[in-house]
Amino acid sequence: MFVEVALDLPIDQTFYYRVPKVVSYLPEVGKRVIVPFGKNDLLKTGIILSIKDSIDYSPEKVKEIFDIPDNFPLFAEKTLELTKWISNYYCASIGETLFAFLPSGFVVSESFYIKLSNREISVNLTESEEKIVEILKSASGRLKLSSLRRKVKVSSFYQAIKNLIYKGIIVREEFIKTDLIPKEEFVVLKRLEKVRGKKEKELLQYLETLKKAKLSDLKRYGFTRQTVNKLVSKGLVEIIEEKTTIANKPQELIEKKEIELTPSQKRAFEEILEAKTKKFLLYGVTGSGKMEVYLKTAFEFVKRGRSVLILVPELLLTPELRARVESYFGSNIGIYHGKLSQKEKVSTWLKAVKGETKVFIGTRGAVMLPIKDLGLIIVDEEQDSSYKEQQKPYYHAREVAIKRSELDNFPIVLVSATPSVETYYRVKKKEIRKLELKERVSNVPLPYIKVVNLQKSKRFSIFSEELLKTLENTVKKGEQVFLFINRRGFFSTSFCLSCGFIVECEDCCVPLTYHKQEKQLICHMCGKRYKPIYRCPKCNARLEFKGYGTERVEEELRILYPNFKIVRLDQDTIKNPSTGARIIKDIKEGKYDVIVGTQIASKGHNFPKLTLVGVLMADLLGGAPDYMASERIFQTIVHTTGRAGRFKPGAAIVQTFNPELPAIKWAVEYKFNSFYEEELVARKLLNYPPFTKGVLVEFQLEKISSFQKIEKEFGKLKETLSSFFSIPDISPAPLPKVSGKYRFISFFRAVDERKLLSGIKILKKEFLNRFKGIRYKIEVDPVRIV
DNA sequence: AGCACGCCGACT
DNA sequence: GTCGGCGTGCTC
Repeated sequence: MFVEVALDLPIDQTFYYRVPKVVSYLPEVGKRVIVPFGKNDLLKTGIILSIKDSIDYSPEKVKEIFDIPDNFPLFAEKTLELTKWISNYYCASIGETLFAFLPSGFVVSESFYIKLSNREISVNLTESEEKIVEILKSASGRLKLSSLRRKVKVSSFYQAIKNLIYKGIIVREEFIKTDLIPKEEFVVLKRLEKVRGKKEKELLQYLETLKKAKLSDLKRYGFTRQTVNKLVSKGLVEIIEEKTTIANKPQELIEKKEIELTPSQKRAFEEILEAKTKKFLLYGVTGSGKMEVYLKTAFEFVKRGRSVLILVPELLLTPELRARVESYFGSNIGIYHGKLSQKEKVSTWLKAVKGETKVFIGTRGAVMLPIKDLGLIIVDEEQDSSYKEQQKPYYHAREVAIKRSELDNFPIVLVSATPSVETYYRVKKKEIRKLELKERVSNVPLPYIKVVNLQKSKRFSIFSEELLKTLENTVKKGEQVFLFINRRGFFSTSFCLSCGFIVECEDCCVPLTYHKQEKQLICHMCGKRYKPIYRCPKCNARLEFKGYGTERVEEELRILYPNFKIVRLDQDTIKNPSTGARIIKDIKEGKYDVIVGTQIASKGHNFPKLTLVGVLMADLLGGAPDYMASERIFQTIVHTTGRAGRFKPGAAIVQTFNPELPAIKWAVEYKFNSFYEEELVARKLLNYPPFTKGVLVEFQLEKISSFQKIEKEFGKLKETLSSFFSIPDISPAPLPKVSGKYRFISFFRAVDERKLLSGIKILKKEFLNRFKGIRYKIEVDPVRIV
C-alpha cells in the first residue's frame, strides 16, 4: 500500500511513500504522517492526500513511512477539497496551504526522544539494533532521535528503530497527545509549611481551601508559573496533568439568557432557518441586533444537531464577546485565534475533530477547523480586512468560508452594517440574499453627524472651533469624547493642508504618491508618472506631505485643556495586553474625559459614557492610495461615529477638507445605498474589482540596480500573460523601501475568475523560471495596496 | 524551503 | 595550492 503525501514545501508536487506493516494507526486521507525526506532522511510531517494500491514511480526510490501517529484525520475530507481550491486560487502549493492552517503543535520533526524501555532483551538483535541500544545505554537511556541518528550512523537506521519499537525494546516519546481529550495542568497541595515569599504565601492560602486548582485559573488570579515552580521545588505542591471535564461534557443547551427577537429580527431568523437560499447578508446599523439574530440562529442549529462556526475579525474577539457567547451556549465552546498558545490551538482543533463541542468562535484561521457536522458559518463584520491573511497563502477567510459552505451545501450568513463593495455587488447580482434589520432595538437614535468643512476655517488647526466647543460641553456634562485619527493614513500623498486638494491620477482616480528619490508623482495603480506639483492648483498654497498622528493630537489637547483627563489608545499604549485592558477598564469606569485613539479603540468595546465622537481628518481614512480607499473611508466613518451614544443619544463631528467626497457625504447622511451605487459606477468605469479580479505582484530587491533586469524580464512576462490579465508597468510601491528592500509592484487584472485561474497557473510557472533568486509575492484579491 | 553539488576569487 | 562564495537542481 502507498500513500500520496503533501509536505510543507513551496512546490506543486506530492510525494509517494510505502506503508509498512507496522504503523501505530492505519492510513486514512487527512491523517498526519511522519516521513523521512531528502538526502539525509530528516523526518518531516505530512498530510495524506490519497491512498493507492500501486503508484507510477520507480519502486526502488520509494521510501517507507516512519509512522502514522493518530487514529483520526486532522483535516476533514471536504476541507482537503477546500484546500485545493485555496491553493489554486491564491497561488500557493497544497502543502503550504495545509500547513498554514494546521497548528504547529501538530508538526513534528526530528526533535522527539527515543527511550530505552524497562523490558528485558530476550530476542536476538541485528547488528544495527545492538548498536542503537548500546548508544542509548551510554546516554542514560534517552536521546533525541536526531542526535541518536548522528551517533549511530547505520544504513537502515529507521528500519532498526522501527523494529526496536516493535520488539518493545525502545519507546518513542509521544510528540502529541493522541488522546483526544485535552489534558490540563493542575496544581495540587501536598503539605503546608511556612514560606517567606508574599506570593508564595498567598498561593498556599489559596490552595489550602481548594486543595487543587487549574494552573490556567491560577494564572488568571495573578499567580505566575514561577511562584508555582518555587513551591514545587520546595516539595509543597505538585503539578499533575488531568483530563479536563469540560471537553467531555456534551454541549450544554441551556439558553441561559432567553433571546427575545423583535418582529424584523424574527423574520431574518426564520428566513435563514427555512434556507430557501444558502447565502445571506445580515444587514443593519449598529444596535439593530444583528448578533441576537445570528446567535439565536446558531442556537437553533445546535439544537438540530449541527455545529456552528462564528468567524470574527481579530480585534473583535474580546473577553467581552466570549462572555456573551458563553452566556448563550455555556462554557463548552471552541475558541481559536492567532494569539493562543500552540497547546491551546491543538486543543481546540481536537475539540473540532471529536465533535462534542458544537460552537466554535475564532478569527480567520478558524475557517479550516475540522468541525464535525458543521452546518452553519457566520462571518461577523464581513467587510473587515483582518480576514485577509497577509502571508502565504494570502487567503481571505470570508471567501474560504463561502467556498466551504458551497462544498458542504450548508448556509452561510455574512453580517455587517457596512458590507464590502464585493458583498454588496453579490447581493445586487442575487448571489446573496439580503436580510435587513431596519430599526434599532433600543430607542436610542443614531448619533447626529455634523460635517465640518476644514476649508472654511481661517487657518489650519487640528481642531475646528465647532469641535472644541462641543468637546468642552460634553466633558462638562460628565460624558466622554473620542477623537479618532488614523495615524497610518499618510503616505507622501500630495495633500493640500489648506484646502484639502488631493492630486489624483487622471486615468485611475487614485491619489498620486510623491517619491522623494525620483522627485516625481507616481500612480500606484497604473504606474503613470507626473511632474511634481509644489503648489496647490486650487488655492496656490504650498503642498505639504506631513501628517498628524495620535501623539501630536494628544499633546495639543493637553495644552488646550490641562485639566481634562486625556488618554491615548493606539498600538503603542495598548502593546502590553494588561495595560491595554486596564486602560479600557478605566475608560469604561469613566476615569477619562477624552480618548485619543486609532482604529484599535473603535472596535469591539462599548464605552457607555461616550457621547461624542470626533473624526479629525476624514480625508486620510483611506490609508493606502488605492481604489479601495473610498470604501475604507466610508466604513471607518460609519463605524467610528457609531461608537457615540450607544446608550443615550450622541453626536459626531466629522472634520474634512472634502465634504463632497461620496464616501463622506453618504456616510454622514446615513444614505448607504447611495454610496454603494456610486462606488460601483466608479469601479465599473475604471475596471476595478468586483468587476475584475485583481492580483498584486510585488518584488523585493536587495539592490536598486537589479531593477533593470527585473523590468526587462517583466516586459517579456507581460507579453506571455496579456491574454489573461491586463498588466500595467511595474512601478515603485507606495512604501518604496521597507527594511532595506526596494519594493516594486504591479496590479494585474483579469476579467473574471476563469481567466484569473488559468492565468495564475502560467503566472506561477513563469515566475519560478524568470525570477530565480529574487524575492517576490503574488497576492490575489489584495485588501490594500501599499 | 532547505540542502548538496559544483565551478571561480582572496587567503593560510 | 585551498576555503568559501552562491547559482541550480532535487526532494517520493
